Amino acid sequence: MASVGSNRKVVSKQELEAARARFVAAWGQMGATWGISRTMAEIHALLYIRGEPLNTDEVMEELSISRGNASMSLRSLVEWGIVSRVHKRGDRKEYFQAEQDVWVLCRTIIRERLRREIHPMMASLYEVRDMTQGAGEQDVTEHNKRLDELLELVQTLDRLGERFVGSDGRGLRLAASVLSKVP
Amino acid sequence: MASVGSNRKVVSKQELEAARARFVAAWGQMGATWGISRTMAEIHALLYIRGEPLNTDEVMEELSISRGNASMSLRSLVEWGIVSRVHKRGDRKEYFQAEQDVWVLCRTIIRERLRREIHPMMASLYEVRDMTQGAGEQDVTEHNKRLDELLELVQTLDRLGERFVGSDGRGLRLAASVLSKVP
DNA sequence: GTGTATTTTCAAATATTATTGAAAATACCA
DNA sequence: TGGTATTTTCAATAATATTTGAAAATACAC
Repeated sequence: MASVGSNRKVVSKQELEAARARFVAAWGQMGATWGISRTMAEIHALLYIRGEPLNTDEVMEELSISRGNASMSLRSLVEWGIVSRVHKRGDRKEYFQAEQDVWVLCRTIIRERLRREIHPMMASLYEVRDMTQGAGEQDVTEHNKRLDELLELVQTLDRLGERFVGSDGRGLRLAASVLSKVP
Repeated sequence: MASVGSNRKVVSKQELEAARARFVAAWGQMGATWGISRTMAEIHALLYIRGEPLNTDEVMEELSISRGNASMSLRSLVEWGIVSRVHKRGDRKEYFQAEQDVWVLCRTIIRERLRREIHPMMASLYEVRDMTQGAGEQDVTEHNKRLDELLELVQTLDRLGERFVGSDGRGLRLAASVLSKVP
């Protein structure tokens, strides 16, 4: 048999760069269709795939974006909790690194979307329901039924999300167990 | 005890209208933060909460939107599979009605998002992975590891979605069973 | 404190997306 | 077939979201 280690593919710096760029583009595209700005998703992708902390200038350079844009987008990512600031001793610049555990990333995103979007929407739906609750007219009764069914769906999804997000790594085990049953 | 049926709240036509309008606004708002246009979500909300088929003119009137906008948005909703065209005999106008089963609605949305957004993105990620696979350099190996972990996450979510969407009403039972365990 | 590096802010510019409205196309009837 | 109702299309417009760039603010060293 030939030696095992010798026929490994060689990937040049340029090729690695190209792969990174394609990944950044794909992830940015995806973010754009899910309600976050393309740039934010691209910055996140860049920080994730590079693995190491980058400073604002490096992000600006890599993605050809302005300082203001980089600053605001990085702040947003930090507020979402999926990027954190890190300091390097001997360097006055601020560095940013992306969460490297993809399950933590996923849980964080779900937790934030529940908190920012789902819960306020549920509050609105409850308010709407209160506007007509208890009335006996035929059309109002049917209206209420439709609202209640939607609310029940949203509640279930919310509880699923909370369950998934729930502390420790149970979210992962949960998903795995769900997938293992009757495959 | 007082009679049970007599103290029902009375809800006027105006109040029902107001509740509908608030629902439409809330649902439209929600859609906007999840990557579908506000108008599309509002039309869907209107059709859902009204429960009965409406024609283009009624939709235009209720939401104060142009004929072109109504036409295109309704077409999109039909393409998504959450609104269907219905014909009323003796009426040349075309009517539209929203899916009334919220679980069918939910499954349809998930199915479409998997098909339109997640699967193409997964294809891109596989392509990116192929660009550097098998290389032995330290930085490339780490890059590949990050990509693979992300791919594994996306695959799991995809399988969860497919499972949820899977024919018959198992999605519902699945969610309920997940929630019933260790509450 | 001063001076310099770095970050943040935000009004203005740009790019993107959504909407209109009217012409063209289509559907239907007699 | 012609005539009318209805729907669709799409270039032009409007509305929205994003991005820039430079001034202001902040942080830090000395």
